[in-house]
Amino acid sequence: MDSHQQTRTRAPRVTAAMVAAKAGVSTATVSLVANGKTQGRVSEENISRVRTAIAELGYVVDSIGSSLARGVSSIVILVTPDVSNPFFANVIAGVRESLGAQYQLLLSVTDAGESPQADDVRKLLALRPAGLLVGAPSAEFLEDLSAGGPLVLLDAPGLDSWAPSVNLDVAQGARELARHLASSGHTRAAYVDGITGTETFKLRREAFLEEASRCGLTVSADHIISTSIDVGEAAAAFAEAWPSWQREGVTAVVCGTDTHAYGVLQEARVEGIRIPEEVAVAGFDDLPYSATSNPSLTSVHLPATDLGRKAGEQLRALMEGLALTEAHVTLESSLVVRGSTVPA
Amino acid sequence: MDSHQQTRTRAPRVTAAMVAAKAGVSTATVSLVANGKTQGRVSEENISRVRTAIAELGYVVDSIGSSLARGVSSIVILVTPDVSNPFFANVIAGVRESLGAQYQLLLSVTDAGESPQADDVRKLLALRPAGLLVGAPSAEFLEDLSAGGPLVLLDAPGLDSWAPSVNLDVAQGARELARHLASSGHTRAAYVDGITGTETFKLRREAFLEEASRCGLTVSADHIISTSIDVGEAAAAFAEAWPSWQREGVTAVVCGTDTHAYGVLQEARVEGIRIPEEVAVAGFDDLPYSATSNPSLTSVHLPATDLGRKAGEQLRALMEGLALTEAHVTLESSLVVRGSTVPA
DNA sequence: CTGAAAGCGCTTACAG
DNA sequence: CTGAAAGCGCTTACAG
Repeated sequence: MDSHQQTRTRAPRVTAAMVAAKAGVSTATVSLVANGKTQGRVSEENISRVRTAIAELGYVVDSIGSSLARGVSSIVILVTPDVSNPFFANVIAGVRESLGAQYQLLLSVTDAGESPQADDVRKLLALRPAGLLVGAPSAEFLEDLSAGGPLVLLDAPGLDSWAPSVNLDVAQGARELARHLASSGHTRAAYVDGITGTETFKLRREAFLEEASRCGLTVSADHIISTSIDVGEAAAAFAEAWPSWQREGVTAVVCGTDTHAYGVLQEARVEGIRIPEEVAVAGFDDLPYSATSNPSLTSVHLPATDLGRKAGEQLRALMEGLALTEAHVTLESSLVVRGSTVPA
Repeated sequence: MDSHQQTRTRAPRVTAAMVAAKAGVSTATVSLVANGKTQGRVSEENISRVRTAIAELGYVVDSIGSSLARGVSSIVILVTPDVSNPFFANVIAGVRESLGAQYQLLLSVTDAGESPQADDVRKLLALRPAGLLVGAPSAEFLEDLSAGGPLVLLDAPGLDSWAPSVNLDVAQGARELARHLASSGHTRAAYVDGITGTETFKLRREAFLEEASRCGLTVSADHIISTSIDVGEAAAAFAEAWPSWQREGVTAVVCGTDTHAYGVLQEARVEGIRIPEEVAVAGFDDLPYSATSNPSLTSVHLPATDLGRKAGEQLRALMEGLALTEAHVTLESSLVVRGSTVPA
């Protein structure tokens, strides 16, 4: 059994030359048939001979050879800053859906929350991707990327000048959230931010803070903290900050992501802090679990699947050489109010 | 600005020939230096000339050309049946961690819960991956894959004869769960299974059922249902089944994944069914959210990150031509008891 | 409609 | 230590 494993040998590769020999044609003809470019260039006779040979030998065009000849591969690279955030699972599903089967999706992820570096970019580009999808990028990253081909940005507010983009209007939901809290009677709130400097986090925070101050909800500078996107870290950070926040009259905590909010909920449970009576909690993303958390979590809903789907569509158009009718698309966000901000 | 986007041109590719010309050497020498194979084959003089030229031109070995010449790419493909399950985010993180920077991780996902087909396999193999990591595969899939090179299976119970593997001992946790419920006084339970025919689901179910019957916890055949791994679908399935289950004395519901369990929790809340008083609920996976759900969820903890990390290590050894000291590794699972099965 | 040939960028015996 | 050359598998003008 072990020898079965150790001696795994690659089956002899079936090449276009083998198909050509079997069908009695040239490799040029095999290539034409395999790629469906026979229109007025290959006789019916030869088409069927080649098809038969392909089927019998189980031939598949080698993508390495093909990529080298064409100058581009069939790989689409999706660069995301953080796969561990379940938000991305939905983005990925959307991308796959719209990209179709002819492109291979390569997920490139950096370590949790870190932005990819210039060196990573080069390695990605060395794969000769057919297209690039970049989520929540930094401006430097885009600078490094400047040499690329088809490129679509996802969730890249303020970076529209670099490339076509699909964005989320997080500000709208953030403002709704501020108004919701203010109208629920809160006058002092704290903010738990993501630690990565991604634009969307900044936008969420700034839109919230601006609208908050407009409606009489105060968030003082030392009531803003940040942690990585991790339940445990958020819990710890909240644990440390809460005593003084409470002393200083904070009655609402807004988190940059639902994951941060789960940490706050967890710590609150451990410490016996009542939610929403003692402190209201809200997040961004509206992850699937926010409906079942304890209590259920008020959150700004972001359409992750749509984001991925639309970005895939745009990229596909670009890769096919089409002009985009709309280079910049914005998807709406909206507040979902649940038990963490409203007493049952 | 739009024209900036439309006219994006690929920067002229820097080739080994350009580096060679600049350094005054042959491309063979450039290749040797770029790949660090200079040991006793290139003079110090030439090494530094080439290094300088590489740095000045920003040369990166083209992975397509390189792959074609070597016969294998630097891509590692991770085939997973379902990215939307957050469990995989951790598996992926573990794989990335142990695989290192020299391999590119390509995530290949099929549509939710569907097994990849023979045709998909061929497309994957056409990329000439350096290695393959296959999660929760079916036997047919492995059959199709038989031609491959380095391969490690993840979470593939019962398929050890195909390739080296890293498995989870889910049975152990499943038995613990059965004993926990029986000792809490339950005598009738129902089971909500995953709809995909993956071995791990079968193993979870069978180990649970076996131990349950051993300790006097009855699970009749018509109290076993299955849905896809989706909160909403699980909720709907539970909603439909619960009235008769309740009538027939069921007081505990065990779910094949935590995601299924979230659906049950959600429906229970909607219907005002008290948990754990009226019905106890438990799952498998121990996702991060299970600690904060309402109520918190009793679950069989599975070490996702370790699974990915260990599988990456094994594959790496294989790709480097090393023999594995242990071809089959099993990681332990354990029950985490929380509020969904024990009254506060 | 068809095939011989060049070329994509690189690696690796091989001869020197 | 070095470079000319063959070859990886495919695609695409090009000549017929």
